[in-house]
Formats: sequence, structure tokens, C-alpha cells
Amino acid sequence: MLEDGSEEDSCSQTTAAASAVTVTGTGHIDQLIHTATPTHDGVRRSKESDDGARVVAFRTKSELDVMDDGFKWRKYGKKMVKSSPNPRNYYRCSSGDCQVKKRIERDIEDSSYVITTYTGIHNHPIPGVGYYNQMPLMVPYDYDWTLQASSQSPFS
DNA sequence: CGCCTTTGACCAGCGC
DNA sequence: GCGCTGGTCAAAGGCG
Repeated sequence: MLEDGSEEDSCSQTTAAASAVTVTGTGHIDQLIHTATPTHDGVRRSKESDDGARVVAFRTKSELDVMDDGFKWRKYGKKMVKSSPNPRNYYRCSSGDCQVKKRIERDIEDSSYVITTYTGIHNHPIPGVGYYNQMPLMVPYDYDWTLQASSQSPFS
């Protein structure tokens, strides 16, 4: 599973292309912790969309728990996990039939950092394009993070 | 009136 | 086989 606490590759679950993204700006993404494209090495959760779903986790320095990335998120769960003293919040994209999920928890080490984990790809345009508040968006559709990580920032 | 947040319970997977 | 942990669902309430 994705160990959010450790930014090292403690997760050897899938074909993971780990990379580090450092974006300077107004509290933008500090570090892309982990990206993974779950093939199917084994049977993961029996629930819905897990095939081909992308998992992207990154750490952001922010006082806000949830960041406005342009999409509409609806909270559907909150849980105290053992791996962290901080609660973990679960969000789901509420735009149409988009089934992208987002998991948010504060960093164990620095509570000023927020660990955000996206699962899935948005299959719709960004509803709030034009006004990103805290954070640049997670690019919808098929975005090559590893490419951008080594060349330039995908955010602007 | 509609949408979102909150909270507890339930379910499934994994490890021992 | 049992227990533990994480993830999701569903109902109720609140707010815009």
C-alpha cells in the first residue's frame, strides 16, 4: 500500500515510476512522492475502478487541509489510521461520472505538509479552470508526469 | 431545494 | 481461522 509517511519507495507494489518534483511558487507542490500505474500484479481491491487507475501522491506545504485544484470534491470518509496520528480524509470527484478519488492527510513529520494522493484520471474538463487557489491542478486525462518532472514544471 | 460534511458501521484484504 | 487495518457506504444535519 502506499505508505504516505515515508517518501522513500517503501511501496514496491507496482511498476512505480518515482520522481521528485519541486515547484517553487505560492505553496505549490513541493515534492512528487510517488506515481504508479497499477497494472495487475495481483488482485487488489475488489471494488470498482482499479484497473488502469493512476495513483499519484505528492506532498504540499499548506496550512489548508484541502486544496482547491479546480475540481469539485466531495468528502465521503474520514479515518484515523494507525500509520499516522493525523486523520486521513477521503474525497471523490463530484463532477458527473468522474470516479477520481483523493486521499488527504497531514505529514507525520511536518504537520505543515499535506500528503495528497490522487487515484484515477479525470474524464472531464476542469470545472473551475482559471482560478486555481492553492495548488495547480492534477492534470486530467493522460499526463506524463515523469516526463515533466525531468524537464519542466507542468504547473503554471 | 440541492449539495456537501460528518460520523459510525460495515466489508474486504492481509498478516500472523 | 482470527484479528487488525484501511476504505467505502449510507443516513442525518447543516449551509448556501
